[in-house]
Amino acid sequence: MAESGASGGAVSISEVAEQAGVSVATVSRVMNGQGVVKPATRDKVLAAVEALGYRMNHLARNLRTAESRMLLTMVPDVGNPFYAEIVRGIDSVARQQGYFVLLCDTGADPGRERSYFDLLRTRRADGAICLDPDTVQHALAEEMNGVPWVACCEFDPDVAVPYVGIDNRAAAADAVRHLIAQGHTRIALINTDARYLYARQREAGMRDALAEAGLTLPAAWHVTVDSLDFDAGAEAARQLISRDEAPTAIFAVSDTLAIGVIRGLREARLAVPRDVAVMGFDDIAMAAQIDPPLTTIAQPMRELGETAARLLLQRLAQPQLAVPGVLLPHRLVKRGTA
Amino acid sequence: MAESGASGGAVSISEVAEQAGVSVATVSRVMNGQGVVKPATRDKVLAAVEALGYRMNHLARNLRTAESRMLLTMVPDVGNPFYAEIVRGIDSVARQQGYFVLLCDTGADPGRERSYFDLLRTRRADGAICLDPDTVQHALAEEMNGVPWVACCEFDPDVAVPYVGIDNRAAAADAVRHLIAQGHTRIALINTDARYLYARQREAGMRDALAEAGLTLPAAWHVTVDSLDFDAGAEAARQLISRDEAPTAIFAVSDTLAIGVIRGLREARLAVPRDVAVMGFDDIAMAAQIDPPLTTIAQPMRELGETAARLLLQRLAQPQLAVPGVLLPHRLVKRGTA
DNA sequence: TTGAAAGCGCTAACAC
DNA sequence: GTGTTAGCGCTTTCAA
Repeated sequence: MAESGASGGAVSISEVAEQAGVSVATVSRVMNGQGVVKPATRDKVLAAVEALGYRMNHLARNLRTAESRMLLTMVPDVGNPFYAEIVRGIDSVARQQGYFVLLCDTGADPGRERSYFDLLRTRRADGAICLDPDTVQHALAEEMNGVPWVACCEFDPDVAVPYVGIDNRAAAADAVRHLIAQGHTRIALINTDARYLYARQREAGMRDALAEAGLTLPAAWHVTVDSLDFDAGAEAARQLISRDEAPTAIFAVSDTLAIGVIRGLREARLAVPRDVAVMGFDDIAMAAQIDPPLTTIAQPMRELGETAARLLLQRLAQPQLAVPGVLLPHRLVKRGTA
Repeated sequence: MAESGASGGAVSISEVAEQAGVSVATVSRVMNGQGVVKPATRDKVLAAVEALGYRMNHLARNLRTAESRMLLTMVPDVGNPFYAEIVRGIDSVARQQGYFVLLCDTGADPGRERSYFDLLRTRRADGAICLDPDTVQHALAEEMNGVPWVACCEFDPDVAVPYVGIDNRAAAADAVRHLIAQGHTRIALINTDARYLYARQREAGMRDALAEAGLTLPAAWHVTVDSLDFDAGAEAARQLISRDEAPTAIFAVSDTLAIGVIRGLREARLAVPRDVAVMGFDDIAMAAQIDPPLTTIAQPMRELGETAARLLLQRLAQPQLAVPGVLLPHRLVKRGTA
């Protein structure tokens, strides 16, 4: 129904007003449920809206109200299941509050990130949630000051921006303690890019746990990869097992890496966890599917996203209010690999 | 560096004009590189822009030009790696053409889809790419007629909308022929929701291949699941192996399902492919990581996305031009499970 | 080559 | 309760 006015182009508010025999102000009032309108008038307007198939032009409304009802979400990699789950969390609270989310893949590239951030200054988005490395956040923080944004997972404590994340250092320490409790003393680390806060923090946590047990992390057991994909993990595993003295356990800072590690090990005819134990981080859905299922640290991804969105919405509502940083709990999930 | 005007709020074009001692029209011209402006004037304007830190308000521009430079992408599930890869393809060509993509998770729910589609009619997006079930596309096609959109993966040949996809029927037939070539005669199907075109087509393809070999698909070997997640696959596998006469091979219409199947089989102490062979569909990155690696049909996900975006852009550029449907090639990837 | 002015479709004072 | 009107920040004729 209601497709009559579709001939020319979009129906505007004034056409509705004319059809209903009222002013545009009245139409606006009923469309927004604001102000008082006599029921009879309201019905006339609604009838006209229906008859013409009127849809409000939000571009115009937003120009007037100076808001776009769009929330920008910048992630380093939309294909990574870890981020995908966070995005879902963000989306659910945003939509519930009448916002749409504009999802952008930055590839952790400051240039791309800057161009997306520009959406805020050009009024196409009201606020942003940034999941990019804290180092790139830091670089942009100064010029982005004044625009409403929050940090998720990655955050720079020195930048006065609301954030939500987990205690990566404590979580990594828990992970490594678990390995140690299984009797391992030769534990390797596969880490990413030190541009990421989590990478630095998880390494620190690992060293904490190692130190408690009087252990160390020799350079030979410390490999750094520049991507989180499966192949990077497999390649790192190959390197590790070719060392003179090979580790008996590997802690990978992400599940995707850990899953690649397991494949690499398998291709080298090494059994997990018998020959080498593997510990991941994140607890993506896939972790429970592989054989043996991956032992890992679970992050509350959904809540991370929900909280980030709430923080941002709160900041938009009360820009001057100081919003606290929040740390959510992690959890060790013991499965078959360690 | 250009952060002076940041005090109050955004700098507007008229402030730039004043600062440069020219009219707003001139500022507009230099901002858009249109019309001829004397180099000296242009420099004055640019200097003012720089000094004030001016960023154009796209909301206003878009209201004027009646375009938003946003492309809506509706997917049934952003968390599914298959869609994630397609989205990347879309994003890459969109960004290259100066468009942003608004990614929306519909959950294959017509209501949600309708509300997103509304972004088009309210001018917050210029066009849409829809990956939802062809049946929900069909339901909406009538009321969405007139708005520019294209279909990706799922499409209804009866709806005159440009589309890109693969030949699901031929691909599924290839998959099943492979199983038959391995000597299997008791082949089960795990399918989704018949709302999806691909589900119906893949089943038809399977029946084609079966018929060629004088085989059939008994009801007992045909299970339908209502989600594509791992657990659904595992549960379906459990059902299948509890049949009086259990199948020796399983064709799952998606890799995620197939991976769940393998886990289900493993939990039941059945070896893959020795006890039962498994064939997936899609070739998501994860397929190569599991043990044994998944044999599957590869879809050109990236190209699917890129093509969809190009089709849409083309349609936006020339609305009246008839855009053809395009079918991309698939490929059988033989690995360890069949 | 540049400027003045008329809107794009809507909201929000302010009148009546 | 409802209407009039002045913009929101920009683009785009049309004149000069």
